[in-house]
Amino acid sequence: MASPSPSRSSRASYQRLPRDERRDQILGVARRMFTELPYAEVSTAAIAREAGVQRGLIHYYFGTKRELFLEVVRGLTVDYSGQAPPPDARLSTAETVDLCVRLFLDAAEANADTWLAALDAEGFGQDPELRRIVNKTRDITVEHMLTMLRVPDPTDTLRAVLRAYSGLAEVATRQWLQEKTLGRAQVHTLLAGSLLALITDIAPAVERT
Amino acid sequence: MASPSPSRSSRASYQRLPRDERRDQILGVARRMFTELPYAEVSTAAIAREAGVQRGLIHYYFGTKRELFLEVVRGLTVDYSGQAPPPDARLSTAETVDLCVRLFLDAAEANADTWLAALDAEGFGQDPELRRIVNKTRDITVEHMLTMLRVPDPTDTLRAVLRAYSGLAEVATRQWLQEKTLGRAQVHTLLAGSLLALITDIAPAVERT
DNA sequence: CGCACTGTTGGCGTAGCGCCAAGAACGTGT
DNA sequence: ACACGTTCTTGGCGCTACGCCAACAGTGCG
Repeated sequence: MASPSPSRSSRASYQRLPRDERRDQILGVARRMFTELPYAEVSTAAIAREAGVQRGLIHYYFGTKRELFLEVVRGLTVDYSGQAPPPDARLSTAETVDLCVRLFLDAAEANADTWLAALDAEGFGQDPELRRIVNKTRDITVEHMLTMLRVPDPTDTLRAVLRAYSGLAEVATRQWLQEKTLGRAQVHTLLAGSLLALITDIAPAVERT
Repeated sequence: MASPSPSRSSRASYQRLPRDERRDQILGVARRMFTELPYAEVSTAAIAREAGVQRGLIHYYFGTKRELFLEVVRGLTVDYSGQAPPPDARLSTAETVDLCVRLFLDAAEANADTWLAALDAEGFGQDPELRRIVNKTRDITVEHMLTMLRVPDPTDTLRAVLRAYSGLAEVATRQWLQEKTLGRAQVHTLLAGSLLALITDIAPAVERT
């Protein structure tokens, strides 16, 4: 929209940017569009138009539309697993669970749009690469929980149980942020209660099975 | 693959079928292909080829490729919510929960492919129609559970909690059928224990929140 | 036996993506 | 200052796939 601003003499026919800068710019536009519309309804032409570049440039940076999309998803799924609070040995299990849930909900609330978009990207057909990304993210969350809860020697079974729990957490969060059928406090009660029951009672029972 | 079998005199250039028959045939082929490959990698041409018809016929019956896909998803998501066993007043809550989980797992195991495909179809971008279908299916499952458990007057909050539970069930089932990190008995313990805890303790607590 | 009805074909128009060669801005050495 | 090589950017070609539609063919009815 802005004029080319040719502060120098010759009027440049296009503006040349350093590699990372242009890349990030395109990625930002793509991110916004992919979180607003379904994959098929976002054309590379539209992305290029909004970014003010030619379509071919997208291929130059990302190869294919799908790879661009995957890059966007990768960006979406790393945000809310970054800051790990230090585990506190003085807290009881119930208190730790409560803290864990609060942090989780804080993160979800802070960037609700991104959160929901990331969940929606999940299950895009049978795409193995996409599944890998989502699983990896879920595993990071699980490890995160294990650390906070100071579980001595987590078994693979416990990890699987917690992965299932993350499924509960995702749908519950959606009930809150999207469907509005639950309030934040209610989701908190639900998630904290479930997690506590899982860790203290159910997971041990599953281990014994 | 079979020869046109022109039992009558004139060799027919194509075989004409009654509306529903042809429709179901195409739907069957589409169903198989969509459960094997991601949406974008299934072309209408491929579906038509495998069904032994011209591509245009698909449009005649279903309008667009997306509508065909949605029709397939609708078909996938009604199967395992059909047969509702009669609620038995003599069973305790724990026993009923156990039965409920067993039936669920039976259904999932019986058609594992279909089940997983249905879950994968979920979250296909932001498609509102697809989201509606999935939500509706989930709601049917929830009502199903409510009936079996003979809950007197289910509140919307309880429904939301059970919807979240279905998220847990989905991921847990996938841990069993797909990732193989849990056995059937373990998933059973997990789902039964969680559902019981949710109904007896957690859901009431959420109601009070 | 002709006639309307509808399942079915085959092809046209178009949109979108992958790719590539030429061109333009920029840094560098001379 | 000027040529040169590098890297970013453009513009367009080719192909695939989808939506659409007019014509055709099989089928039942009067």
